Amino acid sequence: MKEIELVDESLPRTFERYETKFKAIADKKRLQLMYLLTQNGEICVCDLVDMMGMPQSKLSYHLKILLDAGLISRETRGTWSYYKLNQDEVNHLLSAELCCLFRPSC
Amino acid sequence: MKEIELVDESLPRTFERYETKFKAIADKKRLQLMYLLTQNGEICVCDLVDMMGMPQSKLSYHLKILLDAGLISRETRGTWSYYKLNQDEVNHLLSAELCCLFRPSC
DNA sequence: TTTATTAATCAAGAAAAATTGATTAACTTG
DNA sequence: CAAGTTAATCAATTTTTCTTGATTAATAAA
Repeated sequence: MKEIELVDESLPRTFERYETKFKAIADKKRLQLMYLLTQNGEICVCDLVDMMGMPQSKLSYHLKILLDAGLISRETRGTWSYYKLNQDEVNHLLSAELCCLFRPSC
Repeated sequence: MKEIELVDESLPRTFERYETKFKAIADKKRLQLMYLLTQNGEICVCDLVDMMGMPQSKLSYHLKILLDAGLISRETRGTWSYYKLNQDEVNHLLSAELCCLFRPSC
């Protein structure tokens, strides 16, 4: 027999899911990264190192956090890794006003 | 390799401002707090202690983070402190879908 | 006044997240 | 094949955030 899932039981899970996503964007460097991906479309790590002015290992660390939260996605071609913003995910998370900051057309 | 992309001079400030706000909501306990304030309107700290099941000093710490980020507001009456959600701020920050989670009518 | 209550703040320690340089693995080129 | 490039991962340290119990200030009640 399947129990009806109570609201109280699912909410903590919902909060945990959003905690991860908000933690990912709760950093000015990562917000800047997302902005660069918005403005430039797909960017490879080698270019992001120069654009962000940070060491490669540090950049990889921050990209991983955004990637794990589902806010960006990666595509590897040869030895290069290209990252791009996950627009849908951003739209589901942020206000229209804020989404605009992460949308090339605005 | 592309040229180094310069970031607009006002953007870093924008990112810092949002960093504070997102850090505030990037915690499941604080999300739960916001949810309780949504559902119950104004709540005093003494009641929140029981509702959240956490020690008073810990609760005050988390309330302060939300307060400093402008996501909630406080009104003191006598020895009691009453907190409520800052609906406008939430609306400017989160998606309609997420705002709904923090709106009693949804 | 004295005592009790409420809630903010403090200080110390614990836990989590960020930074750094080095290493590794995968792929490309000579 | 060897040498060079790209980017992820690792390990050690630093920094930040969280937790805890105690203290404090303000108000209320006896």
